[in-house]
Amino acid sequence: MVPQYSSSRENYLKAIFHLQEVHGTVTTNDVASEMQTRPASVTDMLKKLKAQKLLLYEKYKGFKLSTEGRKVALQIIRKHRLWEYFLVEKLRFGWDEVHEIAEELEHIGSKKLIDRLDEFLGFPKTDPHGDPIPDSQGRWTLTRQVDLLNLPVNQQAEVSGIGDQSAEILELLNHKHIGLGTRLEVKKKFAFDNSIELKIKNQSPVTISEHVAKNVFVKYDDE
Amino acid sequence: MVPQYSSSRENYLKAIFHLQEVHGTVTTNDVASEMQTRPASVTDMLKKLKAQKLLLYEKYKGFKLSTEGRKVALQIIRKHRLWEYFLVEKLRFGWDEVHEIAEELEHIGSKKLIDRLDEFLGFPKTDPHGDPIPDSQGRWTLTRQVDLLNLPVNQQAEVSGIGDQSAEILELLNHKHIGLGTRLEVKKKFAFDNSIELKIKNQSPVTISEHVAKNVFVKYDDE
DNA sequence: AATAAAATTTAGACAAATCTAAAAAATAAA
DNA sequence: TTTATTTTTTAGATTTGTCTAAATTTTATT
Repeated sequence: MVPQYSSSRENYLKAIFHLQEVHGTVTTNDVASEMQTRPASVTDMLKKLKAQKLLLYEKYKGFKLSTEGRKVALQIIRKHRLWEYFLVEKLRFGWDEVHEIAEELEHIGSKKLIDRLDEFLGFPKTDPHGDPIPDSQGRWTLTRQVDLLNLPVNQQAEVSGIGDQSAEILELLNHKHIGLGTRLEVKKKFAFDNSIELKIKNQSPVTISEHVAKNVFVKYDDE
Repeated sequence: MVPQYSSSRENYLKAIFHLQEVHGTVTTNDVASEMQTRPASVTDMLKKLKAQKLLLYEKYKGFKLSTEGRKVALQIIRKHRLWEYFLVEKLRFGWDEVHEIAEELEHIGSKKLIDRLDEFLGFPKTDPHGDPIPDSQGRWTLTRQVDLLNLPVNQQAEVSGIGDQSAEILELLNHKHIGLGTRLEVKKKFAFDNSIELKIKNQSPVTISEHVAKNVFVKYDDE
């Protein structure tokens, strides 16, 4: 039997993992604000996670996930993102509605369930927000997939999909030499109309509208 | 916002509903043994459910679900059975493996989720064990669907589906005048080889093997 | 009807997760 | 390097759900 942790503990592991990734370092206050709780409650939980060897922690000296803690956190993230994918792709939810529901679903225990779900969904690499989905070993591809509106400026990326399949958009993209596999980066984003200026190697810059940008998906390596 | 009840409370409501249906009446001890807990714990919970107006309860005098309690119980059952159906039909789980996982999934809150799931599954009327699935209003069809091995003796039923779609089984059934819509009842079950003797109106009795019986699904009205 | 047996409830305790208020330690500022 | 400020931790409560052991009520049996 695989060890089971409470939903609350899992949520702490996930939050700590996330802060670790983003800031490199984590503090009691960070965790408290991320989890909408009090620092005192965080300290209480840190002690419990340490007792379970999920966390390396010396009081007043900071803390970080143990190897085991990291592994657990990745499994929670895997479950969260697979369920989000399911909700969007199979149950027709919007990107914005799925987070809360996935927060609940991610705590369902069965490993077999999640591996079967993964298979049922066709082993997706990224969730509906473009965040990578760890595989059943907790490894993940560093590739992120997003639409052009969400591609960070100056980030090299490769076109991996077109949302709208109409002949019109394909003609437009073709004319601007943008197709599957094209490598490009965003040079400028104009707040006025959300239009975007792109640079493709050996070409002069091109501008595309928000409407087009929304329908061009690209992938790029995270970090 | 829809009221939320804890998983534990929901489990009590479900157990009480179930015992009410089966025995007409429920006792503290019944609930304790159904839930694998102690009578004292049941009493504690009865008081909490009463305070929430989910239960009509006078101490030492017995108890039953209120209209609201019944409604909540039916929604839990709906969720449980829809998830079971999903696990079997979409994720290829066996009938026997799904109960435990569904016990967890049934406590996920979102009503929208469950209604979308229902739609995704094509509004199934019964779960993989043949038990009826309440609709989103908590109503259910009294029709149960089971294979012939599980049809009670002397219970009139109607053939509603064939599991194995091979030409061989269809030929055999055709020869015995059994097809979709045929009304029949089981007259005898032979423990020796699990073969079954059937009676179809205006025909002499016919016998079918366990293998065939397993692949013939029938529906009948419960109660 | 009195007593024995069974069912149910109460009293008091405990674990998990949280909180507030106060104390202790680390960091920043004078 | 003192003092002030911020961060973190402890102490002690609270809530939910559970438990054991003992008391109470109901039901069954002589």
